[in-house]
Amino acid sequence: MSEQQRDAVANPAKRPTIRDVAAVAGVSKSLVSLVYSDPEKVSEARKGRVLAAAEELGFRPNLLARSLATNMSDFIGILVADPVNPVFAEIIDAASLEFDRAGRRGLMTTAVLPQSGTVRLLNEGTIATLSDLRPRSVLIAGSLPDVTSLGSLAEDRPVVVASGLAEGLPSAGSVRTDDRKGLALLIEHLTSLGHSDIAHLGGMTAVGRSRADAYEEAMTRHGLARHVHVQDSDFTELGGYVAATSLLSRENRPTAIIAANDLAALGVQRALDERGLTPEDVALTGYDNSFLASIAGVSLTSVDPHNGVIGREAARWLIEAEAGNDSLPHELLIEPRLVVRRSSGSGI
Amino acid sequence: MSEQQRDAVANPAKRPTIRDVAAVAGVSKSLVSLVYSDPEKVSEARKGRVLAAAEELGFRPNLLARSLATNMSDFIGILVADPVNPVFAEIIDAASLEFDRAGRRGLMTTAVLPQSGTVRLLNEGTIATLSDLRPRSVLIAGSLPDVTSLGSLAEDRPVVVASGLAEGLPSAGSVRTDDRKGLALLIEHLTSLGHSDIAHLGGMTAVGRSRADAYEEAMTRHGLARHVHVQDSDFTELGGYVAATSLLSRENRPTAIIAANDLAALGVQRALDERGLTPEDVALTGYDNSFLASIAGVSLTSVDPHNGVIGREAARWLIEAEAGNDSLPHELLIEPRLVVRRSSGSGI
DNA sequence: CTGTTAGCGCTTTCAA
DNA sequence: TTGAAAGCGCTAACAG
Repeated sequence: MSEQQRDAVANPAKRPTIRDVAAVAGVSKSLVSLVYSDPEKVSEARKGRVLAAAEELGFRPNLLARSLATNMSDFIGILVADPVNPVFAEIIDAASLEFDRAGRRGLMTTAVLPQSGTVRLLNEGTIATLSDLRPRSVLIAGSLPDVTSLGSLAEDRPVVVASGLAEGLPSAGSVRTDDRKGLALLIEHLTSLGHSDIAHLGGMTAVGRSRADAYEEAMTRHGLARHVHVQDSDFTELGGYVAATSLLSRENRPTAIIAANDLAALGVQRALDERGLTPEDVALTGYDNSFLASIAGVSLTSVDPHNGVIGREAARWLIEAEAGNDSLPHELLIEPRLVVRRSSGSGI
Repeated sequence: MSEQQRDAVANPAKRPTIRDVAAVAGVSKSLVSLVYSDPEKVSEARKGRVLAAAEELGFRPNLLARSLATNMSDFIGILVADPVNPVFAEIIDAASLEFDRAGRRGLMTTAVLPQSGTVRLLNEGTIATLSDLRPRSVLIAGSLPDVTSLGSLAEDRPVVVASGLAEGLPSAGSVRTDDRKGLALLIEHLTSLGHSDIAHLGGMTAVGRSRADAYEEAMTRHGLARHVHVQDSDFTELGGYVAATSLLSRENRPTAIIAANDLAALGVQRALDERGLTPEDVALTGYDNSFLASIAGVSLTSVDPHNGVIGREAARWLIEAEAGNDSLPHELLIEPRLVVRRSSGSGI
């Protein structure tokens, strides 16, 4: 009786290994390994026997052992910048669906320490753990506060940022909305409603700056350069509320406010509400077209970045890049569309 | 020149191992291992030297190797039942904070296949991957559609369900809101406003049934047994909308509707809105007190389950259980409080 | 505390 | 295709 067999008898509950499968299928251990790592190279007949034996024993390859041997796991690491922002849930959902279609798996973690307040802190512990597990590639949803401390996670593997800028990650790709087109749509919409005193609220993050620049550009193109006003705000409800409070206490308050995203727009809406201001007094728009915008009591005019498309394209890009095909553009801009609702006072 | 040294010279970029650290610190490989697995047993002096050497070399233990050897990883697996429901984000946030405090790390995945529609399908692939990585314990946020196919993930390790029932998981704990107290608060509130024809919307999930039962009980206690009406609905906005549409087309529509959660309440609100019905016509309440409820244009009266407490307690329980202390109750019920807002027409 | 030995389950290489 | 052998980086057990 071999060591092997004795063990199997003594400990029948133990998870089967390739050795057990090889024994049952009557093939070599190497062949079983091959079946799982490079099935093309094995004849159908033998493959069938191996798979049957595996099925019979309830064998599943040990990911940990495989990862240790190859120095690489086969899942996709997902970093979420802000779990509270529903936009990222939409993007991750779309990406996950695409991963699933490709037979790939994603494991996620929050990139930012919860409740770290206005100064968002990278959740370095979790990121290190994810990194130690050596994911084959990494999807980042949103912009990270400090990309440099991603450390080894961003090295030696494909990285794609969905709905954020790939600043500081030279080899990373980025799939995002075309802010210039988005802001152009907003300015066109608002000017067509007669607005000229249009303020922008945002500018405090990388994406915020991009949108603020696009706002300024569009305003200038419409001959409204002297009305340009950017009020500092982050992308949170509270940030929007604070910024709006300050903006609305100015002598000449704007007749329209463009918030850099839906969450901030919600904060603006609260500030307007508190002052009894309606869309007829101050038009308001957001950006993201998250489900928040479509809530009956919110009814927020918003730019739809096509979050599903962004998530899907980011996922596809990652899968392509894993296959070694990195002849892709560094940045993929998705053309947005405008969704008009009551908040802009257009009477719809 | 040893194999070891030759290798270090030939490949300086290679990640250092405990052997390298041991060499630099002038101690044995075993000691280095001990420093990371059971630091208590090592004298301060030697520990200091090992840690200094590790720092100098930039050494971090290889999680994969450790996991293979111990047949167990040291992270906590997190399963999210519904990533779109903001309640779970709040719970996970609180739990993550607690994990972080304890020096533990969590890795997350969506338990349910995105866009699988009304029949929610368990995302078995990702769950299997998580399971293969052998997390030390598992936190489940929300109720899973089919717990049986969790397979080995739920075996041989502590499992705690946060904000959901541990049905089908005999050895799992559960931290959730006390539905009976929550519904009692709601019925008291609504009856004190003069309502008696109060309908309940939910009952299609495990938690839904629990709340429906609690509703019936509270109604009966208030002598309103003949007004009991449960309209089937799931926990989504669309589900709430559909259920409300059907409910409002009845001959005698109720004067108050209790939705089983905030998301469904949002759907009810949309249906009411479409019919021009105000809180004075039909009072509406939710359950979760998610940030959705506090949005100015929503202003939903809701039961606050203390999501932060639920997440925190679930995390603590898990950490306790990992330490072998499982002399804990099978279910921990958190006492909720009522947050009154405009939707119940109480004039606030 | 040290040092040695064995082993976790898989991949990889190589000669047969 | 096979079988053997070495190795991934760590843990675990044990004699010193």
